Amino acid sequence: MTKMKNDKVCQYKLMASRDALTVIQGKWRIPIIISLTHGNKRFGDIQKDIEDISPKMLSQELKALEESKIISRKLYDSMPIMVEYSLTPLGISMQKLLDELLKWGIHFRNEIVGKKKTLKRQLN
Amino acid sequence: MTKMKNDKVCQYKLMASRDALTVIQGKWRIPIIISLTHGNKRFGDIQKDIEDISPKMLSQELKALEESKIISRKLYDSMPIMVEYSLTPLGISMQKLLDELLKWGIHFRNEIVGKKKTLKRQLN
DNA sequence: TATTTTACTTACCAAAAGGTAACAGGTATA
DNA sequence: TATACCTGTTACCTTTTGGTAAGTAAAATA
Repeated sequence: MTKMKNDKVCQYKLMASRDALTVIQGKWRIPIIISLTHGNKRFGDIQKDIEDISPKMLSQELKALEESKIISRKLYDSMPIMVEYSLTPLGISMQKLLDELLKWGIHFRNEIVGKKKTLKRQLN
Repeated sequence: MTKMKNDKVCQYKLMASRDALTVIQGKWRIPIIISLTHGNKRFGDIQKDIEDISPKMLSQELKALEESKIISRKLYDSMPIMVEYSLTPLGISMQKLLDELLKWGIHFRNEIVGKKKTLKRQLN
């Protein structure tokens, strides 16, 4: 990498960002992953975390994330059916990325959305 | 933050991620920002970096990024008109986020897209 | 005068993403 | 038998996003 020309590096970065974006793309996937970083959850739990997601979108995006090997689905054969979703190692490997996304989101909000200086402390 | 309940933290994170996502959303914004981390560029330069972007999308997304205060546009009154785009401090503040995105994109490609172990070294 | 360069814009269309509302299927409880 | 719970599914529609192709404007160059 050190010996690559500037524009080669740029091309390489553009490729990597595309790979990441295709998996992350859309309104709901990041929120779903964030919800699951707070513990394994059931369908209804995730719905409660992300208040305005519809069951259609939730099940659709859960399937997509499962196909990308970022989450896994476990079915428990209990009385009312129970399904537990959790992050795979690949999902867990997104932690730093998510942290930076959140930090920047907060920074952006402080700079642009509002000039409130509250809640400026780091996450975790 | 330390004293917040787990689900309050989750709600706060979800809000922050939404703020970030609305700015970053779409196929082209991250690539444009990455292109500009490699130096200030003109319209045509960015087009050369991102080979398959159309002038319509490029100008549309540049405008959006300008409105979000992530890039700035400078018009030089030269012979054939010249416009230079650059990152604002807010744009520069995305560096760590972009780095993590790239790292994860490479990791994802190595794990899933292909099992190639080449090009595993860190960026920069 | 005609062509080139740079930086776009416009009109039109197609595809993808997302929203709404109703329904389904299996089990358990009243 | 009827109702509720849980995890979805389905049909239908609207909105957003992105693509294509052609055109524009202003100045410089041939």
